[in-house]
Amino acid sequence: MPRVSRAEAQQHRQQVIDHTARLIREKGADQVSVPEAMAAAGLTHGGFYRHFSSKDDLIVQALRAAFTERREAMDRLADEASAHRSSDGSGPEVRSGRAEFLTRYLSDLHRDHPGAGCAAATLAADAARAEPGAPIRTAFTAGLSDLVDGYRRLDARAAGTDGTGATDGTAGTDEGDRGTALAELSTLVGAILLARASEDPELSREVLAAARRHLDAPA
Amino acid sequence: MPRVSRAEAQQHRQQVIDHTARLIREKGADQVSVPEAMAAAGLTHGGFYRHFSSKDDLIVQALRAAFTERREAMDRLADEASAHRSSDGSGPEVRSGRAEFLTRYLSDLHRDHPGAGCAAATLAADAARAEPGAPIRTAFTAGLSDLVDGYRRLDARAAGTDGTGATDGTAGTDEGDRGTALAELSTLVGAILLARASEDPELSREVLAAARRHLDAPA
DNA sequence: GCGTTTAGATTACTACCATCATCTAAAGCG
DNA sequence: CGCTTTAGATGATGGTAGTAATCTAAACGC
Repeated sequence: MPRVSRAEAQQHRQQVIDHTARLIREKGADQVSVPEAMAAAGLTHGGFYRHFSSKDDLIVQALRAAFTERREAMDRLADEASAHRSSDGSGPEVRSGRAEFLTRYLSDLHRDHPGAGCAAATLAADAARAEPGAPIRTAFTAGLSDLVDGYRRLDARAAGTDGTGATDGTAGTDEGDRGTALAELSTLVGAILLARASEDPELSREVLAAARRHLDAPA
Repeated sequence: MPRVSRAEAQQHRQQVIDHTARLIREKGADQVSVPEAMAAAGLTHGGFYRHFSSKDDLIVQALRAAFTERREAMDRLADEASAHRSSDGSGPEVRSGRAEFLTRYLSDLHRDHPGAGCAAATLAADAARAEPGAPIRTAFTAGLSDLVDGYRRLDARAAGTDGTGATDGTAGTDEGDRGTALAELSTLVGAILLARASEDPELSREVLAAARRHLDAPA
């Protein structure tokens, strides 16, 4: 049935993006077809080019949506942690945002549901394979930088800054923080990927536990 | 021109596997077609099923070849390091196998040549996306275990064992070594992936340097 | 040497892909 | 209300994929 209200059309478009954001994380950026993405939103492939200029266009928008979604979850965690801190006020917060984030990131739930998980982990290989300058690479890079900022805001171990003023990436804090965030994110991404790829459940569990221990240790 | 000597045929077969081992690391396991793999070895797609039972069969064999190649490089490094140690004999070896491995793994050269690089990094996502029990997953898991053993053998920081007796994975050393190896390999895999996916060369360099610093720190 | 085997080329088949042209009927707007 | 716009369905096109049948000539076994 053709022609739907503008609001409905916009909603359909968003649904296509959201379902694609899940599909590319589950199956890979190149493994999602236009008919499949449209069908996931309950549509046929016909109207696709009224919404997106190309398949790559959709993929990039879905990638951005996936990163945004995760960054928002991180910010929610950071806000909760700092809220607890100010309301409680006594010494170090009981549960830092970072610790909670590590627990969730390295959880069985995250491992077993890549479609709702970290796009940096699921799509790094796809971005890496794209040729230099490809939209998916620039989008991935932007998303990664965003995650790094979110992680630094989450990390309560550094000097008592609230982190809100450090989103520009250069000013506000020293380089050491950023390096630590990059290294620790690398560990997280590698661990969740290897855990997912391990057929042996014991090895899979072991990888997640080892990463957690490793990230808890240095201080 | 049909019919080639048995030796030539076997050589052709090996060339197909070797080129495919490179191609899947460069483009992803699902992005290499049968015609492409055969053409890379200078053949047409016609004779493919005389050599391989299916496309998946080739992919699995190529995956195994990639892991084997890397494990052998690690062993060569370990042998060189222990040779230096025994010939020199004075205190800690000047250049541990682990340090040299980290330098090479996190190098620009490795980042810029995924086709000759670590299969655990390039193909983790592909293995993770395969359904449980798929041959590519079991092959990846075996390859990963092999790398872990190789890494532990490389790591000279542990108690003065030569590591040669610990390839079975359970006996010989305690679990702590294995956990450290898993966590550090996670960091390496994550770092090289994020470095490759980063469009910004500065960020890319930063990721590799941060991982190196992170792995040098704890001791 | 000759008959059998077989590596590889050619060709074909089915299926799916991205993209586009066309059609429809309802939404939007006067 | 009537005209124009347009979201979405249908269908076509050109391309490529995996797999398989057929063909060929050279290597192999006797």
